Amino acid sequence: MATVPTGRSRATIIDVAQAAGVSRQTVSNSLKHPERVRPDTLERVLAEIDRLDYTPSTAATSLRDQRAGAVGIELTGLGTTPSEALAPFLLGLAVHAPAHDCHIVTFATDADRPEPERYRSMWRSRLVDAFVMMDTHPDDPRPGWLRERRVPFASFGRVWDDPSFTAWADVDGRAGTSDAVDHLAARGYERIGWLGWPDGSAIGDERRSGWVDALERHGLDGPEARAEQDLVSAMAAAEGLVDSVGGGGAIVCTSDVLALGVHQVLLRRGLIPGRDVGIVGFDGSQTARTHGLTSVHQPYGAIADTLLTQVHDQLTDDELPSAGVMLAPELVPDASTERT
Amino acid sequence: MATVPTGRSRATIIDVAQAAGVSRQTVSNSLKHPERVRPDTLERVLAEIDRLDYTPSTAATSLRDQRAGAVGIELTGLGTTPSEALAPFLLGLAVHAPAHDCHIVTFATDADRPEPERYRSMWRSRLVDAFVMMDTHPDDPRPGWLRERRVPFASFGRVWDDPSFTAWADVDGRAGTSDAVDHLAARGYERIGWLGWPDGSAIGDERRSGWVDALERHGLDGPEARAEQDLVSAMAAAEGLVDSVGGGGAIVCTSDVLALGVHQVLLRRGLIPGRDVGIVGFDGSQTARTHGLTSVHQPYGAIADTLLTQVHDQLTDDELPSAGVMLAPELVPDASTERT
DNA sequence: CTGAAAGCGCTTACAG
DNA sequence: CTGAAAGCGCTTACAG
Repeated sequence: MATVPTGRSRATIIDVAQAAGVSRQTVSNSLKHPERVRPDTLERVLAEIDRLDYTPSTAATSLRDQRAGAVGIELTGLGTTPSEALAPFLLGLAVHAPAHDCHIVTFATDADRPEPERYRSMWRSRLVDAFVMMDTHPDDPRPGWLRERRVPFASFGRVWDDPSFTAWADVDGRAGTSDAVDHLAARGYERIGWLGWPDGSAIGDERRSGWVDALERHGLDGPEARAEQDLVSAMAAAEGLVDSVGGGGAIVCTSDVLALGVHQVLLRRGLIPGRDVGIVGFDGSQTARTHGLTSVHQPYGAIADTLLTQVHDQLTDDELPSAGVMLAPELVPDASTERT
Repeated sequence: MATVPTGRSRATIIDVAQAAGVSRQTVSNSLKHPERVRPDTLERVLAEIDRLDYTPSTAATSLRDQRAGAVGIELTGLGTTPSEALAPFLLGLAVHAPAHDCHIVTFATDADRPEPERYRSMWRSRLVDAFVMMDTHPDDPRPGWLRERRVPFASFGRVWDDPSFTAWADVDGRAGTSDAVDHLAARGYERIGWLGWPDGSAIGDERRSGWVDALERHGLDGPEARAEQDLVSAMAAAEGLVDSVGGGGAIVCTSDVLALGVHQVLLRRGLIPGRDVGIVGFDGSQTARTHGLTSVHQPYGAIADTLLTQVHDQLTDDELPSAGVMLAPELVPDASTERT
């Protein structure tokens, strides 16, 4: 009778077979096809599996099944500064991976711009069956490289360069800012302005359109201003905009950083965000939480889950999803839209 | 003559052997023991390896070598809010992993507190050879669980519960705040105060001691105040402290959030951070970057590299490092300590 | 219902 | 210097 292995050694299928007095394949059947095993045998085998704390070796099953059971994700970021979305998105992937029968392998380079080299080595060595990608940008070489080689992958964010690519999930920015306007109107803010990025960014334009739509729906009209994605630029633009909407007005912003700019301007003027002027940001970042900014939160868990599904389907059916998936973000109220 | 594989199929050692007209083991030798192969043969084999884009299969080598070549890391966080250190630390791990001949596998639960269950399943299935851990806390069940089973791991942050455990790397908080005082003194700030957490936190006390030391070294004296780790508490505490240090003074803080509290109070009073009152935060977080706060940055890359070394040594020598490693953080100046 | 065999891809002693 | 063999742990047809 085998004893419980101690230290670092881990039980193999042979240990279980010997302990239960059956052959290896009966152990395997007990796990994969229990109906093929006589009940009393099954019970005995499962008891030993439990006692020996046995799980099939990943390396062996992955060699045998010709699949790694892993999805790779590149950790992108400008040098040492990762994108704010990285951590919550990774957390979403890691939480949902077991339900998709896979695990998540990370990789990164210290290169400034993403390039396909590491994808190549991960793929060549069969470390992963597929990839999940974020932060794609115009002229990103990665999607094309992967598609040429028919490597399965899915993208957080549309691949704007390639409309025929449908394995993506993205956040419906239009719905998010539209919700923001509804929220502000419901709370009784009068004039609802817009602080956005300069025209021409796909994401920024989409988010602005939600504000336009909702304003029209409510029969309202509102001032707008533009700023780059940094605090100094945001504060400069916010000055005039705060004057325009005035006390009892509110401002919807393309991002939390822009929203923070509005917040800082109010603070400097001795005004109280929420009570005097409402603010809604976008992304649900740490910045929003820290400053009590109402923000449109990205549904990271749902995005991760969708992408893993799309990747799994490609692995199974060998074809792309029929269409990308737009997910509704969620407005999370905080102090910056409290009027009391 | 074999052709380049297309689509998803990837070359195996047999493809290379056939293409080069040698046996499998000669291919393997060409990679692992090139000196055993005759030069002209070697050249021919390497050419085919290159042409076919061949790399040994991870699953096969890992089965054969009885090592996964992977290190697991749990993504911790309070529900959906990951710690700010998570992303840069993971990036550090991913960047340094190849130099340690391994890759990084992530996992997570949606449980509030970390528990050993997922460590158990990762370990049982031999998916990883070792773990790296962060955010350990008093009564954390994970280090004990791993040590009992002699599972190799290393911790970002000392395991305070278990001083005999030496596989850790941590940031020298004392050195960091001491540097902060030096930096402020060099820039000519007069009174240098302290805004810290309440007494009793190991990290907070250590950081404060660096301020005490440096003040003494400079023959200075300074006021101090305490606040919890949130913006509201920080702003409340900062009010009095700003009065105490006055114009031309400066404040060293236990964290970037506390530093932000000081920053916001200055803003509200119409004072300019840096010019009127200096501020130094700690952690080098996104918050610090956004607000132009000088901060003591954690050396995430060096921490990751150290932990991977410690884990690798345990795998090789089967014993713990002789001592933990304290790494010096780096003060990164920004607008909040510019006097212009 | 259960067992013996083949094979996933690789590497390292071991012969030639 | 090169080749045939064994074995890492597993699973799935295939016989009994």
